[in-house]
Amino acid sequence: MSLPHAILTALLEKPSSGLELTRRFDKSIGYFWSATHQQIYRELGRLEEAGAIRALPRPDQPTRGQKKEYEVLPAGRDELAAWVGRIEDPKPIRDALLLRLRAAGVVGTQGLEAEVRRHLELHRAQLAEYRAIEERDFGDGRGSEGDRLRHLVLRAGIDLENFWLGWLEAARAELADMGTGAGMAADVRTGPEPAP
Amino acid sequence: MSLPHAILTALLEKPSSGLELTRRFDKSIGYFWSATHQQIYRELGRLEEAGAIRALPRPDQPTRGQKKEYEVLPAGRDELAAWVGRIEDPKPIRDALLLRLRAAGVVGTQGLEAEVRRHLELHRAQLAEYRAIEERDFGDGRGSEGDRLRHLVLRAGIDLENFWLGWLEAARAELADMGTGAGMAADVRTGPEPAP
DNA sequence: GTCGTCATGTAAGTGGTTACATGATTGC
DNA sequence: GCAATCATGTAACCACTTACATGACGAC
Repeated sequence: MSLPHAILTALLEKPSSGLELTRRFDKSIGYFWSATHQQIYRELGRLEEAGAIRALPRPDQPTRGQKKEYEVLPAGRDELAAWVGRIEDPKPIRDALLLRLRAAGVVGTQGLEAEVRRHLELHRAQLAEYRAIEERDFGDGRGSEGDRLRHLVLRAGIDLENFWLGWLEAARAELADMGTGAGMAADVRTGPEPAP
Repeated sequence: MSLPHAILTALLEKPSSGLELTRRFDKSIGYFWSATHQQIYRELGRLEEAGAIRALPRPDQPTRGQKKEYEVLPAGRDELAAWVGRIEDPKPIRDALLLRLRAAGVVGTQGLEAEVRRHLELHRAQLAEYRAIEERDFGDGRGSEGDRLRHLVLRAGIDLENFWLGWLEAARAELADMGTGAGMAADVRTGPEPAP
């Protein structure tokens, strides 16, 4: 139940049309809550239905192909403010790469080291992107309260990428060590054991 | 498309029935890929259909209420081994708490500090649980290749919890600072600005 | 016999993803 | 005119969640 709140936040920061929202979700907010334009249009419809937002009045009547700007109504702002302090447990981790490491413990590490190296590169790039944003938007001293909170969120992204870089590097080293070491063959067989 | 692979991994580690799998998913594998029993039964059906696993033959015919053990077939093992090295990009972060921080930058931080403290406690507890498992399962020197990989995965869990503890502590401090400082009221209004 | 527990399953709803459809506007 | 682009939308599908149904079995 977070997408509507993400949209409300984005619309409060700046009233926008669906496509503009989609583009803004490709950066900033989308870095930690991504959404496609289909999701966004669907959700905009629901929010309007619920009276949380409204389309800015426009002289023309056709709907398709015509730009439609939305703004947040008081009810939407209240709902968002209430959500900020609501009790909601963190979701457990859900990461396919960790699962693959675990699977590799049973069926062998074939191809995993290359994939780990690839992820290392991707995370390095993401970290660089975050750092560039930090430089650009928060380079000088602290700004408004909103700025400080947004910076805090960006720091989470940066720290997370740093965590991944550290861990992936350790994983890479361990996999490399296994590749050259002994005792691997026993884990890599794919069929039933042949008679000795 | 990771749940079937999680199940294959679990079944290779030890052939089990649906409920046993569900219980095992509440620990170990479930720590980074959780699943309910409904998901697991459905997926077991699909995997059997696809010829990746089979139910161990049993003398009786009724299906409902009767325990049914599954084991992995060569096709399933091959698929899992191929998946381990497959190219698959990491999913971007999706975290509601970060979103709430961002929203707080627009509608005010009411109730957020308490929620951050609550999350701190939850992550502390999770970290303690991971550390206990590490002590119990990997306390002495390195074991088999599988053990080393499983330990690596557990380390990711531990490091992640440590990241959260550090970041949440910083967030808590920042929020506390805002609560006592000046310049907050301007961000907390919920209606249109009153005339001065 | 019925109550609690183990065990497997069905059904409905929600959120996210992928593919495609269609209208408006601008440049040429 | 027509191609490219902007913009909004529909449809189908899949994964996950929540609630409920039902059969088997042992304790009492």
